Amino acid sequence: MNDKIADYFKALGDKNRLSLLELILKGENCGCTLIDKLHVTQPTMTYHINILEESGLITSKKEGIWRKLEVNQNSLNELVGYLNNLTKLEGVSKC
Amino acid sequence: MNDKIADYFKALGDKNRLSLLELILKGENCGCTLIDKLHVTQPTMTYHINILEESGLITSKKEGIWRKLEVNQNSLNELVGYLNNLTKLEGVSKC
DNA sequence: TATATATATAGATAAACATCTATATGTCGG
DNA sequence: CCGACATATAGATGTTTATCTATATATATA
Repeated sequence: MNDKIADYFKALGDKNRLSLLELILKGENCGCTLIDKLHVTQPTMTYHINILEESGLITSKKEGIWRKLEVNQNSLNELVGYLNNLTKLEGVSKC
Repeated sequence: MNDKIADYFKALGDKNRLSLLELILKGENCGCTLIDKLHVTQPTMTYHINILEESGLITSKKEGIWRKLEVNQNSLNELVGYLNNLTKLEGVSKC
């Protein structure tokens, strides 16, 4: 049950992938332009994108020559919801 | 700048530590009772508690024979805040 | 002081991770 | 069909992680 949530956390527990998620949220949806910003090689880029996608935090689909990246807002909401519930265990509301 | 946040995520990116945090939030504050619930050995327990503490998500202090564990609510809030900000990048408010 | 209890440390180990280079695949435009 | 571009795959490699066993340390109590 916590497995899925732990996977989200694990996926974000890497500086590169965290930056990646931020950039995709900001509208960068092509791996090709992201390579330069993260200072990694193209295969490393693919590696990190795959981990984010396997966790469910992002989705991707081939569009012609490139792979279009999108954040899965549902997963992100699930993560935020989990954390908000956690804090409620102490009776402290965040919203 | 993202390093600290990534450390939070990394610390929570493990099923055992995620359960650990939940249990501490619920009031379990002694490693000794947590060992049975996580089905790990005592040194492994210490290992995970240390990682949580080094990340800043929990604190601990020696009280006589035992190590009293507490969640650092500030760090938790910081994490929730980060995620809420993230979602705002898309103009989607969660609260 | 001897014992029991909670924790810490040291050392070993197998598996997972992050990264690279080299090469292959697929797709578009000319 | 060819070249350019984006991505994928294979394979190697050093590092980190999670876990254990064995042992040490510290503290409260009989």
